[in-house]
Amino acid sequence: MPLLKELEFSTLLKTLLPTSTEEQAIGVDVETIRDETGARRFADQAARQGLLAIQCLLGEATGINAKLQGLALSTSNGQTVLGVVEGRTLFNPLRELLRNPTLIKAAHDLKPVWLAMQRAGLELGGPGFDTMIATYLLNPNRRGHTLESVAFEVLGYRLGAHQAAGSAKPPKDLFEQADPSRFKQAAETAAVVVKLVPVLKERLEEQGSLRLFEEVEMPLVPVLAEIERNGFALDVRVLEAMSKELERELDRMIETIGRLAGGEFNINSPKQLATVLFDKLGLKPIRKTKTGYSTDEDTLTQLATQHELPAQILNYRTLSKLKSTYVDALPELVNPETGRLHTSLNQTVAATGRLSSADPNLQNIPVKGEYGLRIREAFVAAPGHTLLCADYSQIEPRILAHLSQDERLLRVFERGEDIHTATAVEIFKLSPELITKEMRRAAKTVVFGIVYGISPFGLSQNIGVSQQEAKKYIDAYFERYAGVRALMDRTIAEAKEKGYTTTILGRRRPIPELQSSDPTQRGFGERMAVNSPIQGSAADLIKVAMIAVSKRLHEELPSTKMILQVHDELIFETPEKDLEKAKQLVKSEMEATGTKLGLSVPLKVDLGVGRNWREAHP
DNA sequence: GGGACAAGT
DNA sequence: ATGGGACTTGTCCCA
Repeated sequence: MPLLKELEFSTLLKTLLPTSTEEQAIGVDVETIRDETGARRFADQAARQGLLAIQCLLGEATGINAKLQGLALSTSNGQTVLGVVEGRTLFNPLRELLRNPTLIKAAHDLKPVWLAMQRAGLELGGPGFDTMIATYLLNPNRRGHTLESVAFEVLGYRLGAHQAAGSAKPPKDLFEQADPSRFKQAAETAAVVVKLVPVLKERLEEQGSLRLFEEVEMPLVPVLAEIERNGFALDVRVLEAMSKELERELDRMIETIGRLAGGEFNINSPKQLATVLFDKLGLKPIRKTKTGYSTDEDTLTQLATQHELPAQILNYRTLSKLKSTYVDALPELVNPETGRLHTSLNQTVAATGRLSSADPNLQNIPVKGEYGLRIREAFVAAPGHTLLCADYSQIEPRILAHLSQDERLLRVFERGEDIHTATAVEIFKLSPELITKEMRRAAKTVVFGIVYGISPFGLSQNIGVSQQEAKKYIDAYFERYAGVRALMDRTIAEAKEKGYTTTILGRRRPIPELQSSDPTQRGFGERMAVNSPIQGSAADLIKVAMIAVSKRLHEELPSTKMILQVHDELIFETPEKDLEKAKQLVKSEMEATGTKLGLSVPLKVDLGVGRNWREAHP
């Protein structure tokens, strides 16, 4: 059991580990506050500690619907207290304590705490310390950041061992059928969080991520909570009409496909499809997957030259995907209380530092094709409002220019030239007038490839040229943008030496694959090493912008709401009368973020306005 | 629960 | 002989 990695934790562990063999909660006094006097006594001592850990007792509902039933509070001198929330009131001393702007508020996953408290009419003040986000910054590669795993790994403390039983579902009302184990759990959780904070803070400081944590990730938490709570209005009628239309269309296609295949089969089953294509029709397999022959888009596109069926399958797949994932699924997720879609924006999932969106994922709403665009038409502004979309133009190539300091690339952005045309000029060595659409498209793919960690194979697959041809493009690119090659080499070398990459704000990503003896794994590691600082710095940037924009909107245009982030794009819902001001504010604040962070290139933000997301998309 | 596939940036 | 430009989430199939 790797309990004591470092000696300095030994004293801490002694106080934490159960002294007897009997499983029990952390050695803290748990006291339930049931009156104002008790609340006052706790609040007075807590206010002097500087740190308050909070664990909420919530009802069955989650996210923006979560109802606060009780609070477990723990301070650095070891006291843990259960504050009782009766309906919408909490004892005044505790209320003040939570509002106290000098007291750090800690929790493992603060966003739901913030949401539940706000919903309960409680104000949460002071700086935040989210231990989940702290461990994410310490290692964004790990797949889960549960308090159980963190408590064990950092403190050697076994959380929850004693509570496995009897901790089933939360009751509808905490005090009708009070489950003592829930109180205990919450108190224990808060106590563990208190112990974690100084250790994690020290580690963040050590690795140079403390400012990123305190000045970006923590201030972002309430911004994300607000986005989640704001939600996105959905015109369900648009999707319901589409669903019927798609159903007819898909039925037709099933018939056609059945005829072409010489019998009905489950088109959604890649296995059955492979049997039809390769056994029944005798088409030539292109490549294999782990389990059989591949039937992915690339394969079917190639097969389409030999038979009519693959093209039909491709069409069927597109429509079927849109119907099941969006058209039929989204209306089900409209919140009955608000009539809107409320995503969860996750801050501790993506290894690069990006946010992710789930339940529903609003970061992969279709944007291509007739039906795709019609789905976007269902995302609308509330009556009297319009949508405002603000999109960073070419953020990743700009960051590439900044990180590489390649003079030619810097110049492209300083002069406000079109990056892809400029790239085409360089790799094809032609003057701008002679650059065709095809050449620009190829150049665009090369730039993407560079950002993702290029290989001739990948590029050739992507633009449909030979590997030799692709290699020529890459060589030409690196010849003309020598600073970019130098950056790639430097980044990979540094990542190999240090074991991790960093972004402009000191966000780290360990890349253990670089130490692998397997060349494929190493290649994978090298591409990650190239991509992570770019994708991660872009994530840093938009996070800072979100905080700045949110602050100014609160001060100047409180009716304009941020309702979504999609990696390089922010979406707002604004009253029509505020539109011009909102446009100005958003654009200038987003562009100013580049200057604020010392970027060597200007940032450009494109704006789009409309009644729905299709119209508003720049 | 994992694999294949497909939607976005 | 063949396969790898990055990062996600959701749906469906199938063991």
